[in-house]
Amino acid sequence: MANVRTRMAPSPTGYFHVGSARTALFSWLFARQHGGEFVLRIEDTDHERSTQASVDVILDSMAWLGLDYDIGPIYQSHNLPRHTQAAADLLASGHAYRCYATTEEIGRVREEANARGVRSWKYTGYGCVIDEAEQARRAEQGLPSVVRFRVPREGDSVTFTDLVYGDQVIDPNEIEDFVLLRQDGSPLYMLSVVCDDVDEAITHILRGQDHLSNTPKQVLLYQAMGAPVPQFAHTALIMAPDGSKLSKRKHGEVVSITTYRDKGFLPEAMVNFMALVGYSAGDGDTREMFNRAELIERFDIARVGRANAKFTFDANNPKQWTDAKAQSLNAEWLRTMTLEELMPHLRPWLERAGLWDDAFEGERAEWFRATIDLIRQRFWTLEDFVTQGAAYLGDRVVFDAAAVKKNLAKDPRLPVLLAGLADRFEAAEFEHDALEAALRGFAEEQGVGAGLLINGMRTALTGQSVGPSAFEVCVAVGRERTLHRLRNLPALAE
RNA sequence: GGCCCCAUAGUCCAACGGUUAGGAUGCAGGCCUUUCAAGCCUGAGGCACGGGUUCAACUCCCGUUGGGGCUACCA
Repeated sequence: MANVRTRMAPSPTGYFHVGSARTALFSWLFARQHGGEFVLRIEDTDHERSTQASVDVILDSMAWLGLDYDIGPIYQSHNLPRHTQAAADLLASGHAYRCYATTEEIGRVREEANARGVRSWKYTGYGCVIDEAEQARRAEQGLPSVVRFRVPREGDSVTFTDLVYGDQVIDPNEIEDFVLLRQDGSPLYMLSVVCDDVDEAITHILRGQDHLSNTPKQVLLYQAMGAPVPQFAHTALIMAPDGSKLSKRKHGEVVSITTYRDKGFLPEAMVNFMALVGYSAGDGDTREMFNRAELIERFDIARVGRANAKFTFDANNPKQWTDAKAQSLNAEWLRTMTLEELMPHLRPWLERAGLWDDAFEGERAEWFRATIDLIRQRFWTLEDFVTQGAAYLGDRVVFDAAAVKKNLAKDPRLPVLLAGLADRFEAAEFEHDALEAALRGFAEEQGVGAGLLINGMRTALTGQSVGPSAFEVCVAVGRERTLHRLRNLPALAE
């Protein structure tokens, strides 16, 4: 397909919605796989809500996800003169007209119609609210008016083919003569998007299914403007667990892309997850992990689902703050991506936590890589490296209360035993098998189970009750810190 | 209310006229073992309902029910 150009047109409302991010991803994938271009347009015409900070959230989110654009960001507010000019042109060509009926008058007529049992009343032009004479009188007086699009009522059905939902046929009588320009002369969304999409030569519009019903109006506008109608592809929506619309106001941080970044998600995992919601490669292929390049290669707009999907999360359970599958996918990416790919994501976290040491790239590089590779097997987010991981990478051990209770406070002999163990370790070669032999020998001498010492040691060294093999932990933590921590247990308050 | 869209396990996706309806996630159990939000194995759990069409329907058609969207001088 030649000259493909897609766009993402978010409005800066203070956060970047996961649903928007997903359609952005699909638009980006579509452009990339066709060798086309991807445009970012900021729909900032609502001055009340638009701020630079809001715009930055969008730009940062796009950058984090790795969705680069070839054109933009274009600010829709800059195109205002063009939009009003378009309305003037439509007025001149007879595709639009000034309407002097007030909102109140229209509302009244609408209610009366409903009361009379009219099934769906629509504003369809002069005469349906105020007659021609009244219209002319108000025009003469220079009373305020809006500009409405004249929906062709005699013509055929409005038709277009949606790449996801298929052929659409709409009776024009279902479409009201919608407003193009407000009383104050400012353009409305319906006019602005079409103008911009025409001017930017967008060939394929991928967007949320909530726009499907508006598309016929836009098709009419393209035709009236004498512009080619682009291809449309509407994608199903992401809903909340209860099936309602996923919104920041109702559902909080889980809807915002930056939350995932700030909670230690990998952008690769987030992209992968968003692609999996409402989409599948099919062909009986059960594989689920894909990087961006693979998605570009395999993505097929026709296979995007038509049914809304639900996010599963529980605001009251920290472990389920977002969709469980998203979390598990992130964990899988975390432990399977190459260390070279992981490091650029990890380093900023370590630096912010004061855990970074330049020696990690120098004389301690080998140890560092081995330790990261060891601990990431049980980690779920980048954040885990600076919480649980701190005991391995730095000198600070954060003790988990439950772990202390379970493994250290349960036996009053442990402080003495672990100190004794430290003496044995001091005399032993500091290496996995030798440490294990030393510990088992010591346990036997003392007449205690090896497990008591092993679990106590794990918590003494890491503050956790879970983790890698305890002797691997010793090696990772190193001789000095291991001996020190075994001899200096935390206060065992209970 | 009107118009439009959708409907496979709790959730996300496969199967598209003939399969014991498959995978992932989550859940339960087991193994490993010194631990586990790790790994391996096992298990429970689904075609919304009713009519057609057909030798045969998850798959096609119609209806019902349920869910969603749009219906603004919001985007």
